[in-house]
Amino acid sequence: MIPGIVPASSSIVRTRLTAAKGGTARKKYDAGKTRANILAVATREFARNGFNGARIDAIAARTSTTKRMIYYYFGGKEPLYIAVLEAQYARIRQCEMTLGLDAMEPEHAIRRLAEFTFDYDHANPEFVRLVAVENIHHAKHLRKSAVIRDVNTRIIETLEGILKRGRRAGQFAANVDAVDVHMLMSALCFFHVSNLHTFGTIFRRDFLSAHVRARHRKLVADFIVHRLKQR
Amino acid sequence: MIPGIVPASSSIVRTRLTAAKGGTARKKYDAGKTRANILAVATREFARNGFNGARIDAIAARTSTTKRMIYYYFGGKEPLYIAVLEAQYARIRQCEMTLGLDAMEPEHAIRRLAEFTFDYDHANPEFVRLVAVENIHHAKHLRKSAVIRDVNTRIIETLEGILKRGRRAGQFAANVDAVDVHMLMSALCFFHVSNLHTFGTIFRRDFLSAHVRARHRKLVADFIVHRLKQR
Amino acid sequence: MIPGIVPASSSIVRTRLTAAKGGTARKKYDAGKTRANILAVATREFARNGFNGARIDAIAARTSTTKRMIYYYFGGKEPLYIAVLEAQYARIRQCEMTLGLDAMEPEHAIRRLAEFTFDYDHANPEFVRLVAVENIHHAKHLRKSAVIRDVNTRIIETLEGILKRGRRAGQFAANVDAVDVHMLMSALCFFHVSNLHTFGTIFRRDFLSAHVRARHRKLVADFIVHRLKQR
Amino acid sequence: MIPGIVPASSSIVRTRLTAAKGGTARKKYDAGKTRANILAVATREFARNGFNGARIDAIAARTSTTKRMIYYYFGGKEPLYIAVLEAQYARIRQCEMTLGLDAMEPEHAIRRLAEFTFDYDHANPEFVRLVAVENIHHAKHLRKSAVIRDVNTRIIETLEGILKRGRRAGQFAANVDAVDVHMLMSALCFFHVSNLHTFGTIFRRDFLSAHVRARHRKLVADFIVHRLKQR
DNA sequence: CATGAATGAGGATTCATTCAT
DNA sequence: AATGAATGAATCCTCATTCAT
Repeated sequence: MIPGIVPASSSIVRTRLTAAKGGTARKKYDAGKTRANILAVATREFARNGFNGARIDAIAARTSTTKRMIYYYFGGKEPLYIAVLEAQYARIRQCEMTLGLDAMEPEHAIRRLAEFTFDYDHANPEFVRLVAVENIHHAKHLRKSAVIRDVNTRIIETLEGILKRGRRAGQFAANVDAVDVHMLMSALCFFHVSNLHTFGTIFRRDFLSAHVRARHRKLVADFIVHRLKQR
Repeated sequence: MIPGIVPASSSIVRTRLTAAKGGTARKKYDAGKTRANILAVATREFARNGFNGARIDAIAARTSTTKRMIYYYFGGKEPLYIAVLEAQYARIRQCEMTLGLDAMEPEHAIRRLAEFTFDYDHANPEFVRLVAVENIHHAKHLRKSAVIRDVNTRIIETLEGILKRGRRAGQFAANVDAVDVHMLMSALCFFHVSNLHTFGTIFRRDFLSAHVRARHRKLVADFIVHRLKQR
Repeated sequence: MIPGIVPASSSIVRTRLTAAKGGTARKKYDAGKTRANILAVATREFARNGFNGARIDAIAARTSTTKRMIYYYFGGKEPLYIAVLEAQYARIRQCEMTLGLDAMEPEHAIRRLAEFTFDYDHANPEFVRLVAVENIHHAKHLRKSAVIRDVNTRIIETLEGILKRGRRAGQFAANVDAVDVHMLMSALCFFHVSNLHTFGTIFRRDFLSAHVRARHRKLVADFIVHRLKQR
Repeated sequence: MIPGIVPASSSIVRTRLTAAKGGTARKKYDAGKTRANILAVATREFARNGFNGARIDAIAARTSTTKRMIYYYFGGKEPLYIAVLEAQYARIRQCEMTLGLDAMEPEHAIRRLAEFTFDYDHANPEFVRLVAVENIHHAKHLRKSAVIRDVNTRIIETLEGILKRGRRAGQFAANVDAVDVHMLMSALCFFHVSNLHTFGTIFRRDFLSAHVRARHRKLVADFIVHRLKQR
């Protein structure tokens, strides 16, 4: 695993989410903990089996509580799934914010973001899979989320800032759009993880090897930078 | 629709698949036709809803025959799904073979293949979706099919031929791998279709517009060619 | 039980419904029989426990088939309940048609219909209860039935015929409406059965005693005839 | 709404029920008020959905307190339902007592009571529906309440008084029973409200129109009086 | 007096698959 | 070759009720 990158379903996240609440005393009832626990287990289940393949029973079994509490806190399978998606998007955007891109020299910032995206997708295949799952469903669940768009605007704003600075410095071409850049980055990083299984099976290539990965990581960063300099 | 590109579930394909069998006589029962009909309907259902979301009943209802026949011809849900996948892979590779890449000048051949891949993915979102579905399942079903691996070796062989000729002509760099090139092409074309829904929902961008598509098509082809010339 | 009146859920009805179909051979699969069996059992369950109180499991258990077949034939709890209601209304209207009211002298016809209604409600408390249940639900299920209105027009037409003949003969008053007459009859007969339990409990009166019943039966008929003659 | 007739769940009743308890001081918690609030909300819920269809959660949500309090004050769903029934019966009998029937001339008293019953049922469909609900359950819950029987004896006593005076004055026939008269009145008034929905749906008649109602109101009163005079 | 959290038992519904004709 | 009927095992979800604070 790439250092500094933590999978969303790890216990660290769970702790962080509930730390604010409790003191040091052990409580038998802890809403924050229960909720976070369900969310973490659900993330795994939905990522592994898709929306239809996921089983509420399976989630409940791996939880410290019961099936009933899933309905108590989330209201059903779909709302739970949407909550998982929201948490996933919130998390990657949150991580991006810690990179300090605004303070970096433009070309360096772009390269850093490309590398981060590559690393994040590799360290968090659950995120990649969940997005793939949601696309299978034509984003019909995502569309029901009130917050998903707000959460994602930040990265586009950050990118726009970098591009503006780069253009002012005469480094970047004028006709490049922030959403386009984000898309290209996502495409190259995402596919490497999302299509790992069919590609690996058909062409007998191990995408998980450090060697293949490092080569591709550089490729992606080079491509994006090259693209921005083009005119 | 891009000229020369035909969706897999169109009636033309169905006819082609059964043409070999029947003579001119009107038969009450036509096994080939029934089989092809089921396959076409199943392709749509699996592409739309994934493996778990697909319903045997739904497929049967849209078929000219009954549910029982699905079991008669294919043996079950999974074998049917594998048959769908096999047909899809066979079809794209078959189309690639008709491009006459071996006879083209290397750089032109690469550009042509990139454009074809882009066009094919856009004209056949069902193919893209089925591959995405299969990745959700860790290529579990694909691995059971010997046919698919065989079918896919051809494109790599073709690519290797082009690269060899290009290298010999001094046009292409030496250290470029055929599978890598295929992967890059796929990644850039595939994502545009596969992640259309989440991306569109979150960033309110219409990937289906002719304008966005044309721009991206050129970008992909340019990049691949550029990449091969790099040293 | 009043002679000539057969409860809807009796086996006679079931036999009648399926008799047309089978020959004499014993069939393992008999759709008509299975359907009728489910309907009969469901009638009892819904009449006894209301819509919400009725249990699909309980119905299935008393059936010769399984719970799954309820969904196969009826599609769910509500459609089954609607089918029960439809069958009940169809049956009472069908019985009324066999009375030969059109051939009777007007006053006699009215009296006969009043007595029949009284007897029918007493012999078929399930019908009365189902109608009461449906009113608890504001007729929201009944409203979904396409046939229920058609089925019930016949009795109003018959009543209109009787009233017309009576008016022509100078026996009946002019300003009396068929639906009103039907309503009055229903009210007096229905209540005696529908509110039997609260009334009986509160006032310790046994409405099922032959004595009480006979007195009330005459009362109803007298009232309706009296009402029609009023001017 | 008919003047002088107040729906049971109105705030006036609630106030009346709690007035006896509190002084003038503002209390943070008012047991009487909370109890009355729960009862009013429960009345609506049980009347609308029946016993099985009613949801404790739904009642709690519309209450100013929480679900736990329902158990605190009433002990459960059934006791709450019985309390609702008791309050309903207490209320109609209480209203009847304010009519001053004992002081009226016999025929006028009967007519007044018939009209009152008609008006009350129309102004309080919740009462009608709750009685219908209880009959669906074979008066199973009613039977557990000793209060209800006691409360209802008063109206029979009053009726007996009127009939006695009427008979003595030579106005009424000898062979008429007070419970019978009460039953006839109830039947004709009750059905008009209780079966409003099925009747309205099937015969497309609007029982709520002032015109239909007024006609039926007179009909009922006339009939009861006529019946008593008959010999 | 008041409350958010928790729960077990049950209840409607769905689905891939097989049987008898 | 074709079909309507039948099925068992899950699967999602709900509800009245109680616990710990």
